[in-house]
Amino acid sequence: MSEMTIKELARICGVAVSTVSRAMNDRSDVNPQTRTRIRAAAEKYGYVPNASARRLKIGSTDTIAVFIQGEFGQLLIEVLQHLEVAFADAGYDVTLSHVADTQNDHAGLVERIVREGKFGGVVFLGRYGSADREASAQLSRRLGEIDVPMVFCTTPDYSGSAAQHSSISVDDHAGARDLTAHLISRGHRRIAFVGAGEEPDREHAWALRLAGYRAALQDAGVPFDESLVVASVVEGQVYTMRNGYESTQRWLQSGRAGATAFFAVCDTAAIGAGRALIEAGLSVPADVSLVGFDGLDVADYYNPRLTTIVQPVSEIAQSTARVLLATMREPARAIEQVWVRGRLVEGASVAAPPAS
Amino acid sequence: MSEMTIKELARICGVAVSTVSRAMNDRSDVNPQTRTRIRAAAEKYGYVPNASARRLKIGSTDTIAVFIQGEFGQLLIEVLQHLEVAFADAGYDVTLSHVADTQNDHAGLVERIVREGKFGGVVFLGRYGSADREASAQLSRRLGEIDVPMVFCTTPDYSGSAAQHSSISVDDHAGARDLTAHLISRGHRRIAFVGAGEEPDREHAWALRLAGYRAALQDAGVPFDESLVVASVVEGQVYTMRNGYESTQRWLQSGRAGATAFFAVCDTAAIGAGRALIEAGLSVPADVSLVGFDGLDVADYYNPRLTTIVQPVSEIAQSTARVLLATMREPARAIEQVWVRGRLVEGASVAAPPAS
DNA sequence: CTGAAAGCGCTTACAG
DNA sequence: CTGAAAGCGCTTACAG
Repeated sequence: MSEMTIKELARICGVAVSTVSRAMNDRSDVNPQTRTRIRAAAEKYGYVPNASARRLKIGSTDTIAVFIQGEFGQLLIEVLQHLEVAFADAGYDVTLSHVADTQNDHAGLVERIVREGKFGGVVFLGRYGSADREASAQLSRRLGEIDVPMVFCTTPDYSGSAAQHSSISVDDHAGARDLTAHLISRGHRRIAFVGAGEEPDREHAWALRLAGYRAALQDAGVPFDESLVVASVVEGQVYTMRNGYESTQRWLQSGRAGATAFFAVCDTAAIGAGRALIEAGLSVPADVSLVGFDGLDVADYYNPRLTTIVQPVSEIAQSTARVLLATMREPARAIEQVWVRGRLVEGASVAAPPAS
Repeated sequence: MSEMTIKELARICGVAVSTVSRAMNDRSDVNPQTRTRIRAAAEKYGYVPNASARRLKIGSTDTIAVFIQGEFGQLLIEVLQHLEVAFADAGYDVTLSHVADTQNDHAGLVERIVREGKFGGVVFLGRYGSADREASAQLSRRLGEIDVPMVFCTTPDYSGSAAQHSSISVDDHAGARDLTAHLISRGHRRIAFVGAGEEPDREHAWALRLAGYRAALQDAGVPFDESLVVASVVEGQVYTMRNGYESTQRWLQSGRAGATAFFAVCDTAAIGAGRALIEAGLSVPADVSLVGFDGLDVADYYNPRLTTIVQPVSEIAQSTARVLLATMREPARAIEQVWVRGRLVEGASVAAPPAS
């Protein structure tokens, strides 16, 4: 079944191609009857306008591109689903590109797709850029030169002091501070932080959460102990169960014990850490407390239920859509950095430290 | 920064547009020096060929479209990531469209995108179609009329007796049979199956797994007991923790006890079921055994480690790429139904039934 | 309200 | 190896 063109449909309907075009695009300047007749014929013969030709003429499209780079977990999926709804409500399609971190020159690839694509707007979801801070900032600047509205979602703009783009994130710092304060209020003083990355990159979620943890310690007058920071051992996969597990395991094996609570960088890492604790013969929360971050389903169904910070994914997605759509309407619009406050939800994974 | 066109670049380089086109497309019939010079200029001025114009001329593309409809969990993400690698190796980009089940006329939407898209090939990942069996079969037939190679991945073709498309799945039936046989070998006779859907649709994963479960019972001479089938209570979300939890909870509350083991339709449902069991005061595996299906990370890190069937996601993705690429080369190629055998992995969630 | 015509930015025979 | 020209299928002023 070969594809039908506007020309053939025009001939069938006995009208000009311009009339078909108008009918298909719901222009007001078509006779309603003509419009109905043409659309019926389109339906009958399975005519679908060629999107490439349309795009070539129009120059831009009703499509929002969402880029996810590297790690791609449940949290991003949930945000993505809310983004789809929010943009659909505004009449936009959403297309997703996942670019593997391992892909050669992934930064160049992203840039190429954005330039080629003629998208109405672009969302960068999750982290982007490379581990190299300067390279990331450079990518951000290069993206800024492309004439397409874009926002960063669940990640701040890494371009440094002079932000190039709007961004919407959970308030990692405040959430981590709340969570740590919660542990302190239960009597904990020796709290390990699981999943610190290695790059000196202040804007990563783990770094912001680590900073919030330190702020809470300071608030309470608890001295910060470097030896309680559990470094990530699985490269490029900070936010995974495997990293939570292997990092905690290595830390425990190196004899650095003495923590009464573990704050993992995210829920999945917490579950991994939980396995390492169990294998070390420790019971949660009787022997040690454990908290995560993100508020995924898995935190709620894990045994024991995980105390965590729930990210307001729907709100994050809606803000993202709002800011991007506003930027599309008004490209000169000011950059906006939105930080959405997460909500502490208590599970059953925190208890007072054992009397010992 | 306005976008540069082939015409401008040609003028800058002092050559014809056709020469630029040849240089950018790596044709053999260009002077290597000219080619180098043009590509350097393209790099310098940030020239990127307009994908829409290119597509309009070429008629098809180096892009594979992956469609995910409805539920979109960790398993599909893993398969997706492997698909991206497999297609990238063959020189194809991958673009993902997620179509919500709730979206109005999602079947029509999919059809429209496929027709419009001029994709090199299409992968349907996860289930597709609607709960209505006949509607699904009809969609499959309509898709078959579109002149684009397509395959179904992790789902069979629903079009009924005369399959229209190739498909690659784990062998749900065999896996469920193995898993059930495993439980029987540990002494279980009263095994509940958690997560049966409501549609009379034999090809759904849950239905195939339920059939495998029944086959194993029959193999062992254990009578099938309808009251041990735990129906899904969360509509349209069979494979979620929430459905595993609520379905099991409702089943337990309705007084239908007596099961010594629970076979959940997938790992996430198993974790949900696990919470319902815990809340009912039952301990896994001391009081009841619990198994899942899929082999997600979460099964491995759950407490207790979940016995499950691990889907060979890499193999499934590679077969999918192989079959689709072959179909693209040879459109008249025969339909192929591939069933990949999963691997039973023992965790710590199965024990002999309590002596009682 | 409708039609004839130009042109979006490419690729590809065709001619040299 | 290179260039001039046609044309992919649309949309949109422009003229009626």
